[in-house]
Amino acid sequence: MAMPVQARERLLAAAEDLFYAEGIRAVGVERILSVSGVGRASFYRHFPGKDDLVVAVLRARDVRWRAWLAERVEAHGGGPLAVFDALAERFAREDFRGCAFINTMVESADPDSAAHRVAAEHKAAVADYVRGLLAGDGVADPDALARRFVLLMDGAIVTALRERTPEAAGRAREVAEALLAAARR
Amino acid sequence: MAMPVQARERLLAAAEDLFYAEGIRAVGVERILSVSGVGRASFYRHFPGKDDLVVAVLRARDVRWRAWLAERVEAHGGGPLAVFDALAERFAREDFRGCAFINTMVESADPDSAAHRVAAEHKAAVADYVRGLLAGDGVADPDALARRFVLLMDGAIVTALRERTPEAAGRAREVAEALLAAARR
DNA sequence: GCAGGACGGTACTGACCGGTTCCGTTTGCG
DNA sequence: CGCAAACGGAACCGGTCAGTACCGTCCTGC
Repeated sequence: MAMPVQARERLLAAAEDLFYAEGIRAVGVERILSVSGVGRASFYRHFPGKDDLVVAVLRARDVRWRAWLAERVEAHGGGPLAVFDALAERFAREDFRGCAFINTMVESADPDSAAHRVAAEHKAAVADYVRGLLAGDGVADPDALARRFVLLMDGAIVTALRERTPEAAGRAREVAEALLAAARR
Repeated sequence: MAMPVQARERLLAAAEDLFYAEGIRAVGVERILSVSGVGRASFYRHFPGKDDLVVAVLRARDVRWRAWLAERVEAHGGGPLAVFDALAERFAREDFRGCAFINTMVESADPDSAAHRVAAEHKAAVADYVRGLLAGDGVADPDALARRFVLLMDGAIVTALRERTPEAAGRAREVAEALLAAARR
């Protein structure tokens, strides 16, 4: 009974969950197949190899994650500081295990690997989005401030992963508030 | 010809380099043996298994890293902000590949694993050290400020790994300067 | 109703993993 | 000198890895 839903979509969904929860290298193709219910041959019909699946997963996650961020920022008032409120929501989730893209850069040591590059692009896109928020807020140098905001976001993510509590988001937000107030003065 | 230097020391040195450069999971026991020149049997005479070697490597690195930090902070004037000058030195090194302990927490997904716990303890020890620097500087709430400093340090490390430039250290230092000035006011 | 494409299941390959065992040699110490 | 501990090297184990090949089946469109 071949299922109506495309095997490709199930592969991406299962792989994303497993990669995030346990790490890319820790998850074998076998696991992805059994969780997704996709046959081995079908997998290699859709993807040349595991590496390509990894890239596809990251690209999809990048798009979805940024859409989620924009939606949550809007729900929290739309200001630049709302990114930290959105992060706090993420940190509180039971399955939170850091940033999938940071994790990917750590795991794929080679900075020239495709996975590493996709992860770097994601962070650049997030920085772009934050810069837009700051520019809309009328700060003097939105570019420089955005870089500091992203540094605070990454610091909060790593800290939350270590402390296993959403508190780090508030800590980063307070620092960002001070930066924002100083930039507006 | 059994070498005079203990096999254990060579194993720790080789494993530390390889783990940091390529990741713990990516490095097999075979590689560690060939690089260190230690025989397979000798390895298992010194360590029950690879996991125990990992823990021993992390413990040794923790001690050495914090000693290095204290030394560099002293060389940079001994103030709390000097931690970011020390980080800048690290980031500029060609073999820089982030924080070994953050990387370990990312790689060993299970937060109850021994490696994960050692990594968390390292960060706590660093926070303690920073707190001491801040207390010596006479700030009002050294504990809260130390937590923010460590968040900035971790953010800078991740950012430096991504951007492949030491610039993030200066960025974090500027933010820390503002926090310190506000705390002293 | 029939053909073709997408599919799941299984068996297999060669490479590598962590770990065990045995053996011959070297070294330091009494 | 002689012995015991520490050592390096190599063969080997079961398990898992990514990737390939083949087969029978289901669903769709004609």
